[in-house]
Amino acid sequence: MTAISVLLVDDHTVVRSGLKALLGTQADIAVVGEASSGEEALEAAQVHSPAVVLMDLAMGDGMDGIEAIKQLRQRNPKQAVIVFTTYDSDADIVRAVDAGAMGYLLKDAAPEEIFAAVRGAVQGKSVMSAPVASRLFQQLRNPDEILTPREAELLSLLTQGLSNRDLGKRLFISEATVKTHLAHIYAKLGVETRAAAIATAIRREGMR
Amino acid sequence: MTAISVLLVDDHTVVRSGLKALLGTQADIAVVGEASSGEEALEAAQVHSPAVVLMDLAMGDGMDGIEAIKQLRQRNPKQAVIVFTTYDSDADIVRAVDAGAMGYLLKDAAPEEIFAAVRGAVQGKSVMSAPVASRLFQQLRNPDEILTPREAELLSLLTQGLSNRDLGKRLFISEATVKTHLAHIYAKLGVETRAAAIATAIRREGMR
DNA sequence: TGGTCTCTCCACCTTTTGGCTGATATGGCC
DNA sequence: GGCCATATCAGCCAAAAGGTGGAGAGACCA
Repeated sequence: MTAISVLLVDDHTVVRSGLKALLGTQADIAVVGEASSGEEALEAAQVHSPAVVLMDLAMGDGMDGIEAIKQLRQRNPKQAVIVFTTYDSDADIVRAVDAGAMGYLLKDAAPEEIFAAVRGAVQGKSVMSAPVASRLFQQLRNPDEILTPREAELLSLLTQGLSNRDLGKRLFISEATVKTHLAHIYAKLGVETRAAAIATAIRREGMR
Repeated sequence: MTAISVLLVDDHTVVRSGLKALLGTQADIAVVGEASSGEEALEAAQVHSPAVVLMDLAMGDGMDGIEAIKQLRQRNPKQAVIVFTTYDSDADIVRAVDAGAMGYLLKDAAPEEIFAAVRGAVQGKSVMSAPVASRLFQQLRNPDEILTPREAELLSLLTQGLSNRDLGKRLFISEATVKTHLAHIYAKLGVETRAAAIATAIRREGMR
């Protein structure tokens, strides 16, 4: 049996090193490459053709994790991408799943959880950390509060402090559309102002 | 020469594993113990008497990093504590230094930086990541950016998502005064809108 | 005593945001 | 084909926020 080939993508050397050490203890898993940015990840995926990509969502400058997932999935749909990140932000989860992620692990996951996720991913199984799963579950019960991918994207930018005009420019849509999305977001979050939305989003969603 | 004994404190198994792997490559550094919480850290420090403690500030439930640093320093002032965390929040830096931390590293630090910090710490040298240092330096040079008590109070309420009217009611001042304070706050934070001020405040000051 | 800081307040004006009622296009689903 | 969710856009109006340029009172300090 061939070992499952894994590509690690994280801008923290320490985390890559830790994953390599942990995964190295498993005979059926082999780390074949590392990358510290979205761009590097795409290159490394070309070179190594890993079966599984373990990727952090937050990566300093340049391409973010979501975009990297999209492009990876586009180039090679057979490759399974597992998100491995610090926060269980609602928005990130939705966007990551939308982009094609097979699993969603938090960095405080136990080693066994990580192994299980990697093994599951190659079999098409979706594995996620308990807090992430319960969050999704809770959302399923309150469908009215689920943000669409686009809304989540907008909310994420909103928490950067952008104005409606800037949001429009950034997303290539008109200011009118921005306002429409915002109105929907406010309703779903149960707030009335942009300030409250930002406060709620950052505290509740773990956005930073 | 005896190797420098190090205790790792982080609630993420992956990070501990990574640090152990990286530090293990250095002949003069030896990891003598691990802990995943503040409480465990105190126990482990008693047992192993490490020369250096590498500690994350954010640790799930229970005692937080700052409190753990204080107690460690109190019990054994010779022990050097280096903060190893993800965020360079102004508030955290000040509090950590205040609690007696010898160094402040970010998790995206290069391995060499980590080694240097550990070696420096036992010699009484204080080492911090470049972004952290520049932040502290900037604050020292620009006392103009320090908020007055009243402004800080207002900013704190602002991050709750209140409107100007609500802020006025809450603080028993007119809306005009609220606007004056806000203008000053924006200038000091270097932002132009309330949205950006909220985002900056929550992220930078650790207000949550 | 004079200067500086802080906190308070006002008026006027522009820009931004939010609330409302629409509309069109697309794609998935039954 | 019809239904629904999503994403896009418009116009109008009221409310909120922001910019400018003041000003007075009290505290503190040199």
